[in-house]
Order: sequence, then C-alpha cells, then structure tokens
Amino acid sequence: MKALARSFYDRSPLAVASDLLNKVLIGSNGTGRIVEVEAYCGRDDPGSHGYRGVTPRSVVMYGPPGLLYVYFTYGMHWCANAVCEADGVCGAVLLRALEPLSGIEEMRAARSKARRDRDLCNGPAKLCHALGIDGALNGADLRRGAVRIVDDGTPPPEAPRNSTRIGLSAGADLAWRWYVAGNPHVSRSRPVHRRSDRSPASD
DNA sequence: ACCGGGATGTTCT
DNA sequence: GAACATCCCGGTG
Repeated sequence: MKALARSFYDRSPLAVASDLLNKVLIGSNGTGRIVEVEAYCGRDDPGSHGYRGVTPRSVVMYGPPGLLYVYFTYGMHWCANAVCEADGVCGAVLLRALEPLSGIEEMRAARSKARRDRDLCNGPAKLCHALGIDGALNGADLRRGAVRIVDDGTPPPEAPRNSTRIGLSAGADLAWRWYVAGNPHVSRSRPVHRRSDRSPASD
C-alpha cells in the first residue's frame, strides 16, 4: 500500500483517469477499488466546473495536484474528485464507482437502502455516502489526509473501456469516462442516452 | 427491463 | 431563476 507520487497527479486528467483504475480509495468507513472514473479538463472542457474560471466552488480544482475536490449537487449529494495538473491549472478526475474491499458492514450501515453489496458504491454520490466523504474534506490531501488513494500493487487494466460521460449536457460528446470492463460495481455498463441522442457511443 | 418524476438546495448568470 | 458531474421509488410491460 504505497501513496501515489505527486507527479502521478501532475498530468492531464485524461492521462490520470485510466491510471486511477484499480487503485484503492481509503475512507473513514472502509476501502474500495476504483473501477470507474471521468476526466474533467478545466478551461478546455465545457462540462467542467472550472470551465468559466476560478469560482468559490472550483478554486480547489485550480490548486496543487493530489488534493480532494468535493462538491455538493442536486441539493443532497456529495461527489469526490482527485485534483490533477500543476498548481494554477484546472483539472480533476471524478471517482464514479468502487468495488468495496473492507468495511462492508460500515458501508451498509451508512447506506441502508442499498440491497446488494454492488449497490453500495456504484455511483459517485453513493461511494461518498458509503465512505463518509462530505464537504468537510474538500481540499484535503489525498496523499497524507483522512481520505487517501493508494497503490496495492494491482496494475490498471490493460484494456479499460471508455465512453461518453454520464449526466452532462455540456461536453456530453466527449468520451472521457473510463471503467473496468466487466466489473459488476461499475455504475452503468453503458451511458444513458438523451432523448435526442440517435447514436449510442461505441464502447 | 425501462421510464418518468420528485426530493432538495447550492451555484452562478 | 435556471441548471445541476444524482439517487430512489413507483409505474408499466
């Protein structure tokens, strides 16, 4: 279990994203293997919270690499990202799904509505709730803080699947989602198509 | 299985 | 005031 070097995060989110697959996220309630992520590329990405520049919400994404960016959405959910790129450059990778490894009982207690173990962490807000991640952890250090990402020796998949990102209107055409093929803890094997979407993304 | 709608409140225009 | 990097539940087939 070793922490990731700062240089791991000091790259484009497009490079960091697939490298985060199969790494291990450690939270206060337990741990899980990262099986699904999405890249958000700051000023170059209309789907990113940093697209229009620094705001009170997006400021952490402009900070140094290796921090945790936690945001609140839909009036009730927290979502967690790993901040990428050099200090001053905006970028992050959204953690979308985990395969629980330890602390299953604690996660079940936190997410009593989850019927099966695969429902504990198969979505960005679900994994935050399961692991006890909320806004108090925004800006925390992923290499030394209460929430960490570590390498347990499992390499990233040789052939990760990718697709368009889920739940966006702006930037919906960019295929910046990656996931572990065949893993049952991935939130969806295919992205949801908007009604106007005629051609599903090939994945 | 798929689909539609409600919850709930912050964020930025 | 509209949009929102979501989730859950209840309908229908």
